[in-house]
Amino acid sequence: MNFSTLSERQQRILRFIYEFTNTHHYPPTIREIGDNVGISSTSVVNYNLSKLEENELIVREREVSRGLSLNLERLTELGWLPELNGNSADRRFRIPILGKIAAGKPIPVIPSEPYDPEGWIELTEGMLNLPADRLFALRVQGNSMIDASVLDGDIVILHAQETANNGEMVAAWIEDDEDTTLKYLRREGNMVHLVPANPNYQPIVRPADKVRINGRVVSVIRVLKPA
Amino acid sequence: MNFSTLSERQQRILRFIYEFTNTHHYPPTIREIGDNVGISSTSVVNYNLSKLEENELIVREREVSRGLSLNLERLTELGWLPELNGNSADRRFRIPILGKIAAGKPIPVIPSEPYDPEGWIELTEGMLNLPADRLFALRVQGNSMIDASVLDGDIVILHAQETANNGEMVAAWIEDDEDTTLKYLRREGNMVHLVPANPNYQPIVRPADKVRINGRVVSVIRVLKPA
DNA sequence: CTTGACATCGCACAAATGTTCGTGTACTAT
DNA sequence: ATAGTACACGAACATTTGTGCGATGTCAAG
Repeated sequence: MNFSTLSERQQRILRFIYEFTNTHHYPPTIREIGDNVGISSTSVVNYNLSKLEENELIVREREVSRGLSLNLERLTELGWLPELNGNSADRRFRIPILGKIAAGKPIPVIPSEPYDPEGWIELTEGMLNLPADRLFALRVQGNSMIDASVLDGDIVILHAQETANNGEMVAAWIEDDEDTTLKYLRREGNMVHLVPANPNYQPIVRPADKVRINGRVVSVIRVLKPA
Repeated sequence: MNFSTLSERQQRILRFIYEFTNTHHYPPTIREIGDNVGISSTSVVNYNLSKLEENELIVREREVSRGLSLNLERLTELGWLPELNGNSADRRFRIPILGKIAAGKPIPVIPSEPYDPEGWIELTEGMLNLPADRLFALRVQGNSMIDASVLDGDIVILHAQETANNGEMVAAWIEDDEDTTLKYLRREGNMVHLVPANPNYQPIVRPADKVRINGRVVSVIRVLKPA
């Protein structure tokens, strides 16, 4: 048995099953295969699946919905799988979500080390145009920036930097309070104003040497739950 | 959330799903779960599955046979899967940014095909817990949802679906206007209200059959420029 | 030209499977 | 008691989904 034995359609079916299963965590139905491979008739899909089964490339369970799976072992032997994995090497990077902000937890300075992050997000390079190794993320707690459309629970991505321009949103460490918060930055003379985007909160004003900027917010991400 | 929160039955269900999936390479049906966990009624299984879903321990696809899978990432976090093969968390997916919304452009229905997207974003699976191939993204144009903290220029990630619950933010196609907009959904009788989150704009009210939902907003992403 | 294997199509059908609904029981809080 | 909540049951129902069958087109062998 050889892959050249397989028809174009059968190869596409294999490929589709692989991708579908990877994304859904369950196998596709005959109709889903048909739709995505360009076969209008379920019987034709079934026919081709039988062929694939004969070649032991897939395993089928009769009369079971979605009762099929790839024979990964066999496929690997035949050198088919590697071919699939080597895709898309577009530069992407992973950003760790380090913890929460605005609640008053210190955050590690530059987190190249795993800090038991609660997760991470991954972006393509083009989106932010910033060096990936200087980025980190925090989950926002509280409503102090609600007028800047940053909500409780949002994730902010920050670019680790010690300075920032007026008007930029930053995460800053306030020495006296032993606290890190998310605020707009404004410098006036020798004083630093950390101003919230919520009229209910007061700006924090401190001498410049008592405030340390951890990073500048470069992105905000929110995940909505179904209603 | 804690495992002690779970009833005996729910824990057994989890365990069964895990074992079944491992041996069969596809997830069990409601009835299969019931049989093996000792529940005679499908609705009871369904009930418990819903509970598990609320706790984000599993992911379910509505109206899809065997449409469930364990949230391995979450389970690992909770220390339930001590011996896991390592990188379940490695799964990442790319979401195409298809175009703009609220400006009045029709958007392609389900973009499995490359549509020359202006870019894409990539997320870890655990973040959204939705099938990657049903997700797409749009860039928001205009301020109609500003009170929902969705700004002009933001990127919204949508889950392609034809229906949605009241109160969810959706992208909807309005037949008469030949227009697609981003609004909150509210159904009242036979009418569909598409209500903006901005007092300056009026809700759009149409007969249900004149409105087609393209997808539900599951995430919002904003990229900030330096000041 | 005929024959027959091969691949395809569309459709109808039945089995598999998720969803919904009315009901019941136990336990808790008021 | 009374109301409320969480959990459970079973049956009816609506979709989803696999299977079977007749018909069509292609192509190489006889």
